[in-house]
Amino acid sequence: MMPAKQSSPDFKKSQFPAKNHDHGRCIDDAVAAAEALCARKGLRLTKIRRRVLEMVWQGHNPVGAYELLDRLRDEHKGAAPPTVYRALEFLLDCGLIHRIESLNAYVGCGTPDHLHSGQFLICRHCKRIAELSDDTISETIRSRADRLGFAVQRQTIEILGDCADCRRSQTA
Amino acid sequence: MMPAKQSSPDFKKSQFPAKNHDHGRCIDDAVAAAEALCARKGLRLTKIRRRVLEMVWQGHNPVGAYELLDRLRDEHKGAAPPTVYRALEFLLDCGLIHRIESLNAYVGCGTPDHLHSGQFLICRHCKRIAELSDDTISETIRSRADRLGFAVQRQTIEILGDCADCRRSQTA
DNA sequence: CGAAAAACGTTATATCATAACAATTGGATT
DNA sequence: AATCCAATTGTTATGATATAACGTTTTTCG
Repeated sequence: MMPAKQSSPDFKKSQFPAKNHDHGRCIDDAVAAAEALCARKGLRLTKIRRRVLEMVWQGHNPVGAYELLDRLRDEHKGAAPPTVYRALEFLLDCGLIHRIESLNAYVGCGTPDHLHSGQFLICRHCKRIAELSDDTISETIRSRADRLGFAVQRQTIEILGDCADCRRSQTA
Repeated sequence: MMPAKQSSPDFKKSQFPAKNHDHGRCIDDAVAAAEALCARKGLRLTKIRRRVLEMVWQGHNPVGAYELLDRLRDEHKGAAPPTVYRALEFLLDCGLIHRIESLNAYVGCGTPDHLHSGQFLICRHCKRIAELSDDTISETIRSRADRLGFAVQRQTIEILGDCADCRRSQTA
C-alpha cells in the first residue's frame, strides 16, 4: 500500500484536515463539485464566482470578505465590495460555501450536494474549521424545538475550542 | 386561585414569553438578579450599565448596539459608541446578557447565575427569542467533539424559524 | 438578430465595532 | 478630610463588514 497523501473522503466529513494532506486536491475537488452542481441546476459559475470559490478554498480557515477582495484585486482590476459580496451570496445560495456567523467569515463546503446548515468546530489557535454533519445533534434540536411548536428553518451551530493538534503542541 | 399575569419561572427557561405576561416584572427581576450577582462578585453595576441592561430587557427581542445607543442618548448627553459597547462587554462578561452572533444583537439572559453559552430559538417573524438550556444538546456536541480530540470552549447555537404564535397567525 | 434577463461596474453610504488617550469618579488608605 | 490608585467614562477618530442604487455589459433564448 502507498502511504500516500491523505485525501480520503472521511476527513472532509468529520475531521480536521491532516497536516500534510494534498490541498491542491481539495481545491480541485471543490471546483469540480461546484461545476457539476451548477451544470445540474442550470446555474452559472462565472469566472469571478469560480475564482472566489477557489480563494475561499485556499485554506481550511474561514476567510473574510475583504481579504477575498484584496486577493481578487490583484488579478481583477475593477473589483469592489459588491463584486465579492455578490459572488459570496451566489455561492452561499448554492450551498458551495458556508458563512461562519461568529467570525463574519466564509468557508468552503465539502459536501455541497444537499443544502444544509453546517455544524462547525473552530480552533481558537490554528483557526482551522471542521464541518460536522451529525444528525443526532440536528435532530435533537429539531425535536426540542418541535415540542415548543417552533418550526426550525435554519440551525447555526459554531463550536469554538482547541483542536487535537493544537492541544498536543501546547502541552509540548 | 388568581388567574394572574404569567411570571412563572418555567417560561424563562424554555419557552417564548406569553403574549400578556407581566413584562415590567421581567425587567425588575433581571435588574434585581444583576444587582445580586454583582454584589456577590464585587462588580460594579454602574448607572450606565444598569440602564443598558434595562434597555436590553425592554423586550424579548434582540437589540442592536446602535439602537441602544440611540435610546441612551435620549437621556444621557455624552453617549457614544464606546459607551454602549463597554456596557455590553461588562454585561456579557458577567453573563447578564448574551450576544446573538447571527444578528449582531444582544438579548437579556434570564438565568445569569451560572455562566453558559446559550441556545436560542429566534422567530423570523416576531423576532422574539427563547433561550433553551438543553443539556442533551450541549452534551451531544461535547461528546462528538471529544471523539475528535476537540476541547469545546464555547458553543454558539442559534436556531432560526417560526414560533408557535406566528405559525398560528399565518395560517389564520 | 433583438429583446429580456442576468451579471457586473461604480459610487456612495449604511451598519457594526474598536483604538487611543484624556478626564473624571469611586472607594480604599492614611 | 486629603490623597492616591484603579476603574470608569468622555471624546475623537477610524477600522471592519455589508448593502443601496443605478448604469453598463454580457449572456441567453425566442
